[in-house]
Amino acid sequence: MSGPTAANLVASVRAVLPSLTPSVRSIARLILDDPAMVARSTITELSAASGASQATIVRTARALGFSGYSELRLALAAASAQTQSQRAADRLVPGDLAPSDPLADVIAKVTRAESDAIADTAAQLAPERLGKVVDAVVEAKRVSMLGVGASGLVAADMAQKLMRIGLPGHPFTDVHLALTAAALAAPGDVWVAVSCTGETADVVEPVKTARQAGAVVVAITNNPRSSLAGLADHVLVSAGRETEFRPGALASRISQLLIVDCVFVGVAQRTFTAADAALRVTKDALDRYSDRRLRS
Amino acid sequence: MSGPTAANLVASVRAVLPSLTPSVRSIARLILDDPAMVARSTITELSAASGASQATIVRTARALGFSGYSELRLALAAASAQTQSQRAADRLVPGDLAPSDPLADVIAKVTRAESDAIADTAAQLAPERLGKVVDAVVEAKRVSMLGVGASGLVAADMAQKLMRIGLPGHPFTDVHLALTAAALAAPGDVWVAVSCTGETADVVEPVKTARQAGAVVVAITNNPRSSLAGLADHVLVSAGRETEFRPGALASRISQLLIVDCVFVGVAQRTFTAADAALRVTKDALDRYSDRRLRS
DNA sequence: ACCTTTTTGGAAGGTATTTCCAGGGGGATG
DNA sequence: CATCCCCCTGGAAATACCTTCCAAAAAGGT
Repeated sequence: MSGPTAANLVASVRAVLPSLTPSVRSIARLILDDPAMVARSTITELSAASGASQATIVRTARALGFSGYSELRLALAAASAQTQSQRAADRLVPGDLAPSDPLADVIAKVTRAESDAIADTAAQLAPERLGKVVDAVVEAKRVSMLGVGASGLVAADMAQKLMRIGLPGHPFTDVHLALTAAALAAPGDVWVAVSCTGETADVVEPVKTARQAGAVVVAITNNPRSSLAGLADHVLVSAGRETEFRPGALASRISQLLIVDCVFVGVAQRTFTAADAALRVTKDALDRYSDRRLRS
Repeated sequence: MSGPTAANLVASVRAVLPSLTPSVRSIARLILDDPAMVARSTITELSAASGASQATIVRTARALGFSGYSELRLALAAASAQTQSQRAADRLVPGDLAPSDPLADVIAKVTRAESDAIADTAAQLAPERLGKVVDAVVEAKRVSMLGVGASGLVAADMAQKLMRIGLPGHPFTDVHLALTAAALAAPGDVWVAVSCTGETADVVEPVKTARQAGAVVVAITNNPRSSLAGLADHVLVSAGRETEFRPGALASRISQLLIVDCVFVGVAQRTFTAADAALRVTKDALDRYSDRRLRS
């Protein structure tokens, strides 16, 4: 039934863009370029304007999570009204980074990209879905994090945070170790896999293994249609727009961290007494360590 | 053709209300009472729900200044989305996290904290100062990153990024290794030290050593008055408000990453040809690796 | 080069919207 | 008080729009 709501529509269109077929993608691009124009068009007009058949347009609407073009059009009208009202507020320069931009522009654009990524991700993050992930982590016997490259740092970050509230887990950044651990997974284990594309073989393979062994799998990825998302029990989607000088990669990592932070806070809440005590204890330990160091 | 726009729709409906015929007015009332519901309904459903004929509904739309029901419905969707977004914005409490907050609030507050942190940091980030850091990194013979705990991940992140554009450096997260390397530092080396408090002994000590050995020191810290900041040649200040349930720690890490990203993009720009080529080469290597993996 | 799978456009079918028309009620006038 | 006129209203036909189905074309693998 009803797909993405107005707030996150543009972001989620961007998210599924890579997984679309060419002609469907061309329609999706049109939607991204000028949502208001599409909202004003009937399917017949849009078909004429884009050169694609009406059937293809209906497929696009379906791919975006709507029941048909009518629904998409309504959502688009809502979305464009919303963004229009926001446009006035921030007329900051959007756009890509050029090699010749002065540093002030670099700061502005990177900031903008990361800020947008956070907003988009938050808009897409359904509390119910987050709740299920929190439940899974809280009830897990063991939690393992998995990610390679830049995503490895996100996995490590989550592991650090969980450790601070007394839920130790291991962050795997190495296929071989991960596969070994995954093979030994048992029901009650949770694996949190981080991959921007959702297709990184070094992440997907251990996840398959862990799943077969009975573990619950949580995916944090930009691509909700990816192999990783398909394998996972719970999927949390991070947003990030690809741009020329690749602040895309920068932004998507920030998105992933936001998700990790939300999961962390959720888990900390659920286990409040224990978590609060653990935070205090760990902080004290660090403070005492610092004192000793400073005195010496 | 197009009648009242989203902004003044409700007001103008109210204005023409007295001049409408009874059955038309009953439809207009429905619109005022629950615009969102009307936006969701087809003319058939609305007719059934209100008891009025479809023709009457079309007349209502005309009376309100639209060309027909379709247009009215679109405008209604837009209008209700706008008011909804306004409600959401108003309800965005800036406060702290309480252990009892529902997950939706957790998301809102964490998002808000991180978003603010990014904005604050960007505002404090002077382009000239950033420029000096970029210069130092570009001209460095070697770049070493240093950070322990959560800041260690930031250091690792920076190292990863620099490596991708062909400027390998080592991220130290261990006092002993760091001290060893720092003792062997030479003029022309750059040390980037990350510490939220700026007082972490495990970071300050190696920095002292590196300085004595002639290295240029860059500090990324929340506290511009800290020991670390005092020791450094260049200080980049990250922002992050401390709040009760400690999303402060979350936010300050995001700030640090923003700074790293800006430095990275700045360096990449300055070494554009080399950096671009390096990014391409590293990406190709990863792609070829993925292909091999997928095929097997 | 052939076969399978996926993607696409065309046309039929169904639903929603619009237009047209006739019935009905209220008020004014003779 | 009766009659006429005008406007309101609902039903049904006509139209436009959206959706579904099927076959052709293209892509990818063997």
